[in-house]
Amino acid sequence: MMRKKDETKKVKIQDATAAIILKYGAAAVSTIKVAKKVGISQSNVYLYFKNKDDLLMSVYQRELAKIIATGDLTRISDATIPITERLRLYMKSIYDFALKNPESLTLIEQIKFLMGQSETNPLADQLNNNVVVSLLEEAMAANVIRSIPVNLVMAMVFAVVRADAMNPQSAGFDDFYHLIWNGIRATD
Amino acid sequence: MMRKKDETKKVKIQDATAAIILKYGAAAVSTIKVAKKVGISQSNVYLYFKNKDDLLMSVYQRELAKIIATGDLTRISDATIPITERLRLYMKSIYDFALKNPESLTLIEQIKFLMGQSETNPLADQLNNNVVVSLLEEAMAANVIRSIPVNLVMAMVFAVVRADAMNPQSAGFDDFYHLIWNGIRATD
Amino acid sequence: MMRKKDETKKVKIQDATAAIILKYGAAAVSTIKVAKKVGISQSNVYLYFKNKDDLLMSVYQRELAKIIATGDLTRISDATIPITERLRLYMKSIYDFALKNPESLTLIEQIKFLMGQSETNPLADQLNNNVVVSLLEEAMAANVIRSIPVNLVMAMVFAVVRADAMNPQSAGFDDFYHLIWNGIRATD
Amino acid sequence: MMRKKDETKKVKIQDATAAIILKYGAAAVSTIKVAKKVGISQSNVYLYFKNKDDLLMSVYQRELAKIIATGDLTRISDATIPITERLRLYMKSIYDFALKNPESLTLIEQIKFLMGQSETNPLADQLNNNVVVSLLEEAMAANVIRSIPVNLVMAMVFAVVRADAMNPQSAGFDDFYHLIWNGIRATD
DNA sequence: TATGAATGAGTGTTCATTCAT
DNA sequence: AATGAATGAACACTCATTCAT
Repeated sequence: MMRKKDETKKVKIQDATAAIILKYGAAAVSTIKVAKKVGISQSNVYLYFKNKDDLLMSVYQRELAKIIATGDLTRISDATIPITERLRLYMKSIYDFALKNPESLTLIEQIKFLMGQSETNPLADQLNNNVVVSLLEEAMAANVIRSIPVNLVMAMVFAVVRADAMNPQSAGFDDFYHLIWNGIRATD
Repeated sequence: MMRKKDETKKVKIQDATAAIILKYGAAAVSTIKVAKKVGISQSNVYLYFKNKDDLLMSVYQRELAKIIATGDLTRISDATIPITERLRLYMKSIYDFALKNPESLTLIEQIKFLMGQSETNPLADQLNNNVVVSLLEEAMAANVIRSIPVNLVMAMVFAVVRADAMNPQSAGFDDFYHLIWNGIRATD
Repeated sequence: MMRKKDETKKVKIQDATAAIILKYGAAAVSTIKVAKKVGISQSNVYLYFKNKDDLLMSVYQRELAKIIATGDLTRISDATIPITERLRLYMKSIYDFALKNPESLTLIEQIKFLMGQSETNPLADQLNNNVVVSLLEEAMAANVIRSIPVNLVMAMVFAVVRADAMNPQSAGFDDFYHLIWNGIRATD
Repeated sequence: MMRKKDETKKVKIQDATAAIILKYGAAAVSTIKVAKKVGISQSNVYLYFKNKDDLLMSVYQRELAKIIATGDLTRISDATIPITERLRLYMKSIYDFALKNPESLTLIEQIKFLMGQSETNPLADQLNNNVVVSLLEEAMAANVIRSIPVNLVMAMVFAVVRADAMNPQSAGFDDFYHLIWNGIRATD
């Protein structure tokens, strides 16, 4: 009960932070503005977050969690499904997520940008998700896709999906999939 | 290599700015830090640049100019050369540049990002260069590459090249080219 | 007399501002100097005032309120009192106030002047008080005083009272009243 | 010849200063802006004026000189002319000047405001002109006007003339004269 | 749990003034 | 006579963070 109240407030603070980022960019976030937006006192923020960095990181993690929650991870790592199918599944889930949650992508990008430079960069990019990395490595081993650095593939997927989601009219999943798949598939 | 005696003060300031961006990110740039790095007084910066924005823009333009200078634009728009060849040329020049000047890419990305948030965004993205856009559109019209939003293609090229250049060991141009080309080429 | 222990911080800041204006003029007011005078940190000023303008305006309003509080406005607009009597009342209250609070006049004049130049001039001159304007207009309509632009009359009253108050030895109310009254009264 | 050139430049600087004051107020004057307006280098200003204060003072004096030059001083102090006539002459010349040179009044007021506070106030107000003071004192001695502090009279004259000149439609000299004259004349 | 008060450091920017050329 | 370069001080304002209550 007491717990519930806290969580609400914490979430409100995160929401306000996210709203500011989306509207003015991550560099515009300040505890003052956040507090004002939530309607609490500035110092109150420090009850829920150790730092401004802590706050930003939490928002970052929250969005990341959304992505991970979206993908049907069980099926992606289900060995009984053919690997090409699973690759398609992976891309479909990313694509769907991006179209439905373009703001998540923006938030992640923004916060990454701002914190990326901080000398103490505690940003373990969980996008480089074990599941996905394993999937790609498995596909390469099976010679289903060409042997390319995994991060290259992921950068491509991410960049294209972002460009597509940000565009007023998206290109459609098939176009997206074609672009990626034909780029990485093993040519016989 | 850098910082020769005969460098003019303006260049020194730009260099210092670039160095800060590369080390701590564009958000960390401040006239104070720049001045301190150059060893001049803060107000001196305003003798050479109207604004902090002006300073950042000038660094941005400087890097952009390097890219443009690198690419063999005349050949890319030379109609006597087959279009597939010209596409390859375009990608080769981007690839080569990225490998040789990975910092340029970072600088451009950083400054673009930072100024992108500014409400008055005077950033005419000259990367979305007429030449390149024309090339891609021509290729689509000729059904050499698939009909995809131009910005999607460019986002992909840029992302992949960046990911590659940032990697300690690059994948090599052929892998890069293959990735892009097979993604966008028209399938018969 | 001033600066009692129980004065709230806000008042202390206003007092310091007023003191600076009186000693060095409104143009010399800076948040730094004010803070130093009060013995607080500069940023503390912004806890009590949104702006430097806000601070100045508040000092202005404070003095204005003193004037308004002094004048017996109810009697000045009391129609049962003969109009010549009410004109005399008006001038008496201004005169008395000026003699007792010469600093108020200086403060008002100074701040008015300074903010008058600011492009965003939020100065609704409440001295050009409806009550007084109405009184003068009524007197003109009744042909008790000559028909002259109201602002001319008020400028005259204000200038003379100020000159008198600033003088080491004042001329006395009767002289002041005579000067004004014979100037503006309708001649038969 | 060489001299001529200098004088031109000096005047140009004064003109630019005056223009800035009239447009943005005396507080907005800076050697930078002045120099830019004239089209010379900032440091050049210091060849013609010791200080910024010196510059402002010189503009002030220039306007003051205009006023003095306007009044027909010889006639005002000509004992063969009746004193009431000379008082009228004095007021007429002030009135005419104000109507023709409202900017002069503004300049004087502005600079006086700005420099008035400076601790070292070298402002010997030459408006308190011997001639005028003598005239008023003579008139008082002759019981032509009432015995009032001279500075009170002058403040009144100046305030009214200024209010009138600043007004879009002036009240006319007769109204002005009446206002003053009936205020100060000796009543029998 | 929550707040109000406080602050020191930092930000971009302007300015008067000096000096070597 | 004129300039370009330079600077230190000042300015308004914002911010992250702390602390006593």
